[in-house]
Order: sequence, then C-alpha cells, then structure tokens
Amino acid sequence: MTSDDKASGNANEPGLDFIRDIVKSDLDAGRAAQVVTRFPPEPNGYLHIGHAKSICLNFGIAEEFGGRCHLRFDDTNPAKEEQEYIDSIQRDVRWLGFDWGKNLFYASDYFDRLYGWAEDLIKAGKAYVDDQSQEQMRLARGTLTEPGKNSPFRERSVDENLDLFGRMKAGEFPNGARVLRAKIDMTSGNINLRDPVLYRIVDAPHPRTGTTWKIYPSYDFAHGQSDAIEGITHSICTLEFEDHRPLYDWFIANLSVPSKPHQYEMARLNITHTVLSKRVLTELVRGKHVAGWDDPRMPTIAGFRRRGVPPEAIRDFIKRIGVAKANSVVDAGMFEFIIRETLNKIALRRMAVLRPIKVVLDNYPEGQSEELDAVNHPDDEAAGSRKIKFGRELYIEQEDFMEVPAKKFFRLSPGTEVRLRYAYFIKCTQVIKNAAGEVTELRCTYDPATKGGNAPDGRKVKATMHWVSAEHSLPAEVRIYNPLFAAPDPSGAENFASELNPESLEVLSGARLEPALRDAKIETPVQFERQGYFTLDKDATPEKLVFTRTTGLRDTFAKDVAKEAAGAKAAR
RNA sequence: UGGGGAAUAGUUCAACGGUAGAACUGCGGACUCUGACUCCGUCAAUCUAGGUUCGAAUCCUAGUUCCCCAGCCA
Repeated sequence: MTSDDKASGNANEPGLDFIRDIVKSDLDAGRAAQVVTRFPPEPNGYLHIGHAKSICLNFGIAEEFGGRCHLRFDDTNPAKEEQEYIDSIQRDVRWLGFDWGKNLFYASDYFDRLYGWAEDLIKAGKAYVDDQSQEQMRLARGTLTEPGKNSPFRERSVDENLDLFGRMKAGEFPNGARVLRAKIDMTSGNINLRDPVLYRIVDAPHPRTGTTWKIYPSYDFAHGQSDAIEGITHSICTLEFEDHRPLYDWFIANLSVPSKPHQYEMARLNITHTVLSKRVLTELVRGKHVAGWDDPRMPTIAGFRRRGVPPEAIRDFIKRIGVAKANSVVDAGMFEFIIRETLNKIALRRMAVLRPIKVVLDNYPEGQSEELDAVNHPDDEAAGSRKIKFGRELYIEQEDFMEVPAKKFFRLSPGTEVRLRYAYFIKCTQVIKNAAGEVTELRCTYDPATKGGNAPDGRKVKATMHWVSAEHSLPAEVRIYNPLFAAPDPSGAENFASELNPESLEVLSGARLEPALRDAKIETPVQFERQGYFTLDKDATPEKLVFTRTTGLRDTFAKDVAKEAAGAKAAR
C-alpha cells in the first residue's frame, strides 16, 4: 500500500460488517487460531432466502478468513423433523455454491455426551427433575414483570434426580410427564434463566437415532455444547437469541466442554411482499396454496431454483444487503434488480410470443419461407447466432398492436411502419375482427428491401418487435408468476390465506416459441426478447413445453402508462 | 411496571472524533434492430434535547420510538 492509499484510507471501500470486524480482530489478536463457523438448520422444512443469508455469512467468513464452516443439523425435536428435509437442505446448500467437505454433523451425534453433561449438572446440584405439568410450570414461571416461583421439586436429592433422569431415559414415563431443568434463578429478569428445560420426554422416532432415545435435549442445552465439541469459534445466530446468550454462556461455564465458543447475533432477513416464516411456508405447502416447497412463488431456495434464479444472484443479493443488528425489510425490487442484472449477462436471447395475434403479409409469396440470422447475445459475440424461419403468416404480441394508438404508443397500428426484429419492416393495412368486435387477424405488407432489418434508404422506424413464424413456431404453456402476497408487508398471521395475491400465477396456454427453444433446459436461463427471463419448467414433457418466468424486463412504457392512468384518476 | 436489543436518504448498508458515501428506488436526459442493457445528470438522511471537544453520526447525560422474550419449538 502506498502512502496515498493510506492517506485516502480507501474511504470509498465499504467497511467490513460488524461480525467480520469481530472475526478479524479475534484472529489478529490471536484469540482464535482459525475461524470455525457453522450453519445449523433444523430439518423441519425447506431452506428459504433468510437461511441463505446465514449460509452466505457463515460459509463466506470461513472462506474469506481461511477457516472452515460446518453443516450441522439441529435435530433435537423428532416430532417435527424429517429425512426429506435433511436431504433437501444439503441439496440446497450445495446448489448455492458451498461445500462443507467432511464437516457434516448432527446434534444427534452428541446425544450421549449431552446426556453425560446433564448428569454432571445433576451431580453438581445444578439440575433437577421436575414433575410439574406444563401448565403448572407456566404459572410458576411468572410474567415479564413478575418473578417466578421455585418448583416444589427443585430441592430433590442428587440421587433421586439421577434415578428419575435415568428412568426418563429408559422410557418409564409418558410423553411430557417430567422434564429435567437447570437450577438457575426463578427471579431472573431474563426468563430464559428461570430454570430452563434441558430435557423433555418425546415419544417419536428420530430420523437418525430411531427409537433409541425417549428423551431429547432442548435447543439451549444442545446448541452451545455442540459448538464447543466442534470447536466453533464464532456461533452466529439471529437477534431473537440475544437473550439466550447468558444461558449459552452459563452452560459453557458450568460444563467441562472442550472449547469456549461465543455467540453473536445479527438481524434476520425480511423482504417485502413475502413471508419468511417456516410456519407459514409449511402451511402454504400443506394447505396446497402452492404447488409444493419448490413452487416458483415460494421464497425457498428450491423455489428460486425452479423459478430460474441463478445461485450467483442470490449470493450477490445477500452480499449487497449487508449484515447489521437493526431489524429491516429489504425491498423485493432490489432482489429483482440483481436477478435481472445477473441474467442479462448470461441468458441467451430468443423470441417468443406470449399472447399471439396472427399477422398475414399480403405481399409475401404464398408457400414461401426463408431463414434469417439472429444473434444469441447482443453483448457477447462468442455466443454466436442462429437461423430463424420467416414466412407469410406470423404471430406478434397482442399488446404490440393498437387500432387506435394511445399517446406515446409507437408500435404497430394501422398505417404505421415497424420493424420485425432481424426480419423486415411491415405496415398494417387492414384489421380483421370477429362478431364480438375483437381483433383476430392483421393484414400487413412488408418491404422486401428491408431484409435483415435495415432500410437501404435510411428511413427509421420507432419500434422493433419480436415475432415468430406461424408455421414453424412451437406451441407452449408459459407461466407468469407474481408476488405471492399482494401487500408489501403481509402479516404472516393466522389469516394469511386472505392476504394471498389472487394473481400470483397466470397461465398462458397459447404461447408460440421460436423453434430453437425446443432445446431449452431446466435451470438454463433464456431471455424472451422484450418480455423477460424464462426457464424450462420441470412440468415440461416432450409433447408439451412449459416455461416459467423468472422475472420480467424493466418496462418503462408500461410504467408510464400506469403513471398516466393514476394521474388521470387523481385528476377526476 | 422486568430483561435484552436497535435507531443514518423512500429502502438496505458505509463512514470506527476530522469533507456524511454507495447500491436499489424516484425524477430528467443520451443511446438503441429488445420502450431491455449501457451511459450521463439529479432529488434525498444522522430519532430528540442538552453536554464534552478546535471539531460529534461517532463520546457522555436524559428522553422518544421501534423490535424480541412468559414452548416440554428452534
């Protein structure tokens, strides 16, 4: 670094976020030889974009600072967890572009050690078996402003506690009959310290340990110790765990754990027009409001993948929203922008007419067709070009024609001349309607001298439109997805179903595609020119092409129209 | 009325006692065989009140507002 660099202090470089600051200073000061992080999902649902933030942070920090990141399943509640979720989580983390190498762990790997630590606590007089009912415990816990009361079972002897705990483990008691609690302080202002539950009886098969265990550790009792076992240096979680940190530290201080990890908290991600709550997402799936965890409207990793969002767009988005401790709601528009920005660079261009209207060129010879050159990517010559078929009968987009052109509409209307991309200039000469007065067909003429799209006399047109050949184009279904929630700030409350956007899915069954699209592949993005980014959907079959819209292109004309309409409404 | 956090453009983040900056959004324009992309310009913020200091978004004091916690969920 030169003195100039130093003087300027690289003032325009954004600083590290507060977590990376901590990691860096811990490393610099030698408090940790190597940074070790972990991503600790509970396998009770699919991963969503909020998890992506945690994944990118934890794996990203490990990468940047030369450490490692573990994938650890927090599988301490068999009543809610399933193997399907364990599998989907691994698939999604990999797809996002991260690799845990050999560091795949489960909290259930540590059940024996955790049990031993619980016994240690009992022997030290710091834990006891409580026979109170759940309701009694709730009442005795006090409230936010009143202290709790000690359990009548709090002063049991060590021997009795050991015996009872062993019998809980042996399965002698029914679900919920007793729990093991830490003996901390029923009067603490921090409710997590009012004798928290360490173990509860759960009579449900565990996806990994089967029916071996009848009792399972709580999150609080399992998490920090699992971190300590794995040598995690920086245990990053979300803000709501902030007041669990004293408990986290209490276990680390009172147990003979192999290392002393620290917990740090950051704000979770929220995005407008969506809900990132596993409860709501699960209900959306179970209630069949969507087609599954990977429905393209879902904010799940699997949903984005199916929608055609590339993993690099998700990573870039997470990088750009940053990490802080203030609750925030990111505008969905920012994510859309980054998706477009990413796709614009890589998606090959194709022509597809979503809502076709037929065009017949009266002066084009019947029965004739020809091939025209079209580039695959305007900014990437290496992407090459392709041939597209042109003929007498074509389809254009319905919205590209207006019999009576609106203000600033400069696409096709009677008498105006426009360019068909890569083809010819055409002019509309006649509008054919059905009995209901709907336009069913346009008769046009083309100018043979404009082949390829340029007029030798240098005359200009104001619009260039996409099109497909009626004879050669492929029929397809195209699915247009819009936000699942109409309101920018859905509540996620019980009645969330009423907040669903009734127009979140629009199926266009009569689309026509240029033939090259026959070779489209799932997860390979393609731009339908002037429309948006699309990808082949998994519902497609050899007989029926189905495309999913990832996102539309920016449409300043549509925006102006909407603005004008709003203005006119306001004026009235 | 208990405990724990957070407040910087409309939004999300920087600035770590020394010129408040970026991205998105909005607005205006240029370019264009995609009304896309790209480019240029522009509007726009330190929660409030005191204090310390040559100098405060940053330190101190007092307030205000918002978020989280009373699962045998995580």
